[in-house]
Amino acid sequence: MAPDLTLHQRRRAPTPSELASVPWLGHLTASERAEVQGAITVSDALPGDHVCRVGRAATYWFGVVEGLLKMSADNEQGNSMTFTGVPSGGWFGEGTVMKRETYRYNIQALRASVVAGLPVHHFHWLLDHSIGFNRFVMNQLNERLGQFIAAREIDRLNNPEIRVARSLAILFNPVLYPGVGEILRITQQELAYLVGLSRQRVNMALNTLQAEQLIRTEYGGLRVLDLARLRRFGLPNA
DNA sequence: TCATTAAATTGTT
DNA sequence: AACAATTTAATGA
Repeated sequence: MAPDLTLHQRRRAPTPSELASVPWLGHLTASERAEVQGAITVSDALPGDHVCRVGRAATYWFGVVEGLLKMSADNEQGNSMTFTGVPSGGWFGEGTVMKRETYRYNIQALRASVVAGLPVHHFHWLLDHSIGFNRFVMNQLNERLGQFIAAREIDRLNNPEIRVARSLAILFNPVLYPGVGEILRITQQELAYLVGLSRQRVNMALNTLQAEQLIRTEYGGLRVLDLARLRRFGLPNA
């Protein structure tokens, strides 16, 4: 694993195309955008790099420009539990930033990624001044609530095909992760880390889902063919 | 641009 | 965990 380095030292200004991939900028008025756009920075994370750690004071609201992160926490036994992956277009940590608390999860890069950050101060400025931003955040919180409920179901299921299907359906969520689109860049090994299965089992599950015409496996990624059915895969009425 | 080689990823046992 | 097969990325003429 990477040494104890936060990425904050390596922050740089975003390129125009990186800035264009920030989903909430489109919800702001021109003057609101002018107020905060210059405060957005990005950093290049290598596999294993920490974006944030449990217990650190929240300094940024983070978003994935490109790549794949994993969100995890350490339990009492000392082993870490992975909750979810965060692919392109996903912004996270607003709950922590809103309450000005410390981060409750570890976020690490699963692969080389570009991570954007908006300073806490500017996040609060938008909450106080922008209706469009408030709508975006509310929508995001609402969508994530649905995700958590779905995640609780996944924990109860021990069928690997269903676990993989649900996890994929989450990663393909177009509201939370608008940068993903039809094709999710993820290797079968990375997906195995996220869902907590062996790569072999993930490989077999993916082939099952492909045979069902739900996804198509590609080299270094997956294409979703039917997101609605992928979400329902394994349910009695499906 | 193309051919060769190395590296990454996938399929299988 | 190991191995073979396949795909992509990198290199250099």
